[in-house]
Amino acid sequence: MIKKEDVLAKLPDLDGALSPEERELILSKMQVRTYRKNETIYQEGDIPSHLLCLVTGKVKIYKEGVGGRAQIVRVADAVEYFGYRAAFADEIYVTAAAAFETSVIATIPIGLVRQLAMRNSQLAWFFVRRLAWALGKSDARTVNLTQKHIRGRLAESILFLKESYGVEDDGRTLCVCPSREDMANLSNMTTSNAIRTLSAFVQEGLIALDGRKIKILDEDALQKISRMG
Amino acid sequence: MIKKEDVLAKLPDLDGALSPEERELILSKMQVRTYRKNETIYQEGDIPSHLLCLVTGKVKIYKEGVGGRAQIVRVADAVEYFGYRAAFADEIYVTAAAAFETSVIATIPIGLVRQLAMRNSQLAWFFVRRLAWALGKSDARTVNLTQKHIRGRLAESILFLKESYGVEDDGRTLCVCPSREDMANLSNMTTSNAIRTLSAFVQEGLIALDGRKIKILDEDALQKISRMG
DNA sequence: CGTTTTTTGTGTTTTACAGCACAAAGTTAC
DNA sequence: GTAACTTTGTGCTGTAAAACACAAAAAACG
Repeated sequence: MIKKEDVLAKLPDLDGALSPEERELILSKMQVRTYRKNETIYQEGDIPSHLLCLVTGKVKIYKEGVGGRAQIVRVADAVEYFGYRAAFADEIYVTAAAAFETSVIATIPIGLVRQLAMRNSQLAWFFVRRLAWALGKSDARTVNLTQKHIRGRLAESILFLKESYGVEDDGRTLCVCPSREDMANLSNMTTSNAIRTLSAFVQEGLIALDGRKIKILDEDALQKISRMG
Repeated sequence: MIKKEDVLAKLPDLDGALSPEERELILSKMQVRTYRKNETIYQEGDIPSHLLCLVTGKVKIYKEGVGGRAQIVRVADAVEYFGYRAAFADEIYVTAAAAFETSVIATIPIGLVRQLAMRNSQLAWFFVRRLAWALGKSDARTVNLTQKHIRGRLAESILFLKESYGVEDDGRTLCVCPSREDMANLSNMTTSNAIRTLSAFVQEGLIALDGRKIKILDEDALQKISRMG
């Protein structure tokens, strides 16, 4: 059983924005839940009710597009807040979220967060910074996904996963093990093409594959392919 | 000559966040400049130094992609703040901005804005809401541009321009007159294909063209094409 | 344990769209 | 007014990547 106190200890301190009383208040309202691999956390159209904090695990945020094809627009790594964008914009969720792997998530009523942020400018500024950062990434992603060719997009996704989730002790194997379909949904291509292009990268000695494990062998070359499109 | 006082009167009041003293301070530091049609306002790589407020005119925010092809990621209409994302994320600009048409822009040193926002939670919250809204739009845009077919993307751009800039008194003619290249850069396609597909829409009675003026004749059909991809 | 379902992998076909070439119309410059 | 340049418009060709089809391997399940 996960204790809420243990979770709170792990929470990023929101730039030290919270007073002891505010921390106490949040703790009293916080709930914790575990999601299994591939379990949905929220769906497009849901009404956002909580600020979510990924305590352990990995999460993908995606959008269903034309013909049921999903596009992963963002990912979250522990320990990180997510799921607040829609609430702050007074919208329903326009994305969905699911667990890449077993994940523990703490939830805080979004109304409480909004209340605190309206009075605590440091807290509000924490979200300004995070949103501004995410918007820049999203803009870059739009152009990368639309203008690069298939090899460039896949190379970019591999580097994106390295940047987002890091690598194991060997310094080259990605910490995350996405299915081929996940790779396709990251890279805006069909699963067949993700498989094919991954194979091509193996042939060319850029990466090594062991099931879903991806080991980066020639990062410079991947960077180059990603840049060239 | 444009008087600063006249401009300040027009500024959106940032959700009424500013005290009289804060308004006064901003006024004293504010500068006003006019940009001609297609003039660059800031470029990718520039260091953001000011919060920009579009007082009159229309602005496109875009990103140069592979092979010099530009993608318009956002637009601004009067009266609206823009150009703050990079500064708030502590980044250099990753986009560029240019005037669609002659535009008057007020500038406020971004350091001052940040200073005020760090203390004034209402001001910070104003930016939280705007950034959250923009991020949702950007995510939606990513999927629309990547997954829809060429007709769907162009239909969407036409509707996007209507939503962003509105229509003239006839209720159907777009207020903005983008070049064919602009239409292509909005819709992620080549200029040739933008021209071709616009012609097709005219043939099908969906729109009417008069030079760069676009009149929407069958909005429902455009919506349908946009949705279907 | 064998059966069913999902995921991975590969070959083939089809097509949407970029890329090019070039003409006409419109705009700017001198 | 005419020359130079830009924007718009159209046809043709090539190709990147989707769509489809199916086999093999792996995982889930009763």
